[in-house]
Amino acid sequence: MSVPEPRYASPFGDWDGSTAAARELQQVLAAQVRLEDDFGPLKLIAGVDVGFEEGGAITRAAVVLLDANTLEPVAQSLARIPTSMPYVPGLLSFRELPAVLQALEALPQVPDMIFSDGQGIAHPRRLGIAAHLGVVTGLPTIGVAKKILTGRHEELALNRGAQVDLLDKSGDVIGTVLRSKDKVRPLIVSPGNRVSLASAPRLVMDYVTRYRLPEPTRLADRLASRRDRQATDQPQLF
DNA sequence: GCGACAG
DNA sequence: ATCTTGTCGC
Repeated sequence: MSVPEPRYASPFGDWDGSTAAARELQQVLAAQVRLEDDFGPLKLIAGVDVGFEEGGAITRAAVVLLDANTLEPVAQSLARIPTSMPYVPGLLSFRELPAVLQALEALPQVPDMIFSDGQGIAHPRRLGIAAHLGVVTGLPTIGVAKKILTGRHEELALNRGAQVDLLDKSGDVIGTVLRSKDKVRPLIVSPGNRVSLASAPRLVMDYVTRYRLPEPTRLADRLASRRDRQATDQPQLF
């Protein structure tokens, strides 16, 4: 029997556990983010999200693999591990990535692109969870958040597809505020890795159907949330 | 010093 | 994120 080979690198290197070191590591990793489109035809895409159980003691990561053309789920996996860090704004990836990577490892295939709940580069140090995930996996990633962490923007039209740039204090574009449906609260979309600022919102709209969230994130959200009691611990194939 | 603050 | 039922509006 062969030993299962880890598909992805360790997310924190030799991090000592301090929040100060976490912020320094973010700056190092942010320098490795690539914002040029660098992906082939998308056949398999993935959505990831994280939820909590036992009052927060258990971190529960969900990953759903879908056929990029039919948007039908192809496989899914769930990882439950003890929560190791509290929620600290700006340090979300240190709390959630270990479980996310474990769930990704359990998948039967490697996705061509990952859509993650949370920010990509629209982050104080340009390393939201989607960007961090992109750097450690080497895969193309996009952050799809429901709220702004940092940045400002102009008013946004109410129609589906309306979008405006999200700017940091210096005026640099760090993401897109995107209305995925008429009159719903906009999504905050930003590249994680190997995707450009302009392409990210287009790719998200490619996978939006009748809901506010694009299918990859929506399905992962449903699986990670505690309302899904059918969730199995073993990876599922469809 | 004060306000903001993904999930 | 999570605790939680019904209800208002498109």
